[in-house]
Amino acid sequence: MTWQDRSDRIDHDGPVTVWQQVADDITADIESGELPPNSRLPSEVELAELYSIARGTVRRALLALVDAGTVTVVHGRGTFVAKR
Amino acid sequence: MTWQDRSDRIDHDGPVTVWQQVADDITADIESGELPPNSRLPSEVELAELYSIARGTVRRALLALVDAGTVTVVHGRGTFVAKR
DNA sequence: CCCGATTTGTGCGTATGTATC
DNA sequence: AGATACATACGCACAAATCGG
Repeated sequence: MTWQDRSDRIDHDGPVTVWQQVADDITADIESGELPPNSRLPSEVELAELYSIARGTVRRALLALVDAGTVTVVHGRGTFVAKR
Repeated sequence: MTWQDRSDRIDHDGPVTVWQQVADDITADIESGELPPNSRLPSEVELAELYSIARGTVRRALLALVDAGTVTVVHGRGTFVAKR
C-alpha cells in the first residue's frame, strides 16, 4: 500500500485522543486487508510525519496496537502486521 | 577538508534548534566549496562526536539536507554532497 | 565464499519544555 | 491540578547494506 499524507484524518479538536484515532486508522487498514499480514508499517518517524503528529503520540498508538495483538514490533527492523 | 571539533558552533540555549544549526553549518561548507560535490561527509557517529550532540540530532539535520537536495544518503556507504 | 568493520535504518526508553484542554 | 499533545534532544541496542580482506 502507498503511504500518503494522513494529517486530514486526525481531528485535534474532537473528544477522541489523537493516539486513539491513529490506532483506529491503522487498525481499519489492517482489517480491510489493505495492510496484509507481515507487511511492514512506516517507521515511527515516518508515521509522525504522515499524520503530522509527534513521535511520542505515534508510540502511544503503536503501544495500543501491540496490546491489541494487531501488530508486532521487532527491534531494529520495524513494526509488522500480525498474522492472524 | 579537515574535520575538527565543532561543538563551539552550537548554541544549545538559543532560539534556533540544534539540528537546524548543524544543517546550516554543513550547508555553508557546501556552498563555500569546501565540501565539493560527491565528497563524503563524516559518518553520523563522527558528526555526533564533532558537534558533541546525539546521533539522532545529526540524522534530523541530515534529513533536512536531503529534503533540500544538498546531500544524498546511501545505506551502508555514507552521506555525500549532491552534485549540483 | 565467508568474515569483520563500517555505516545507515529502525526502534526503545527517557527527559525537558511548552501549550492546551 | 491533571491529561493530552507537540517539539526537541539525549543515549543505547539491534538490523541491514556495503565493502574490504
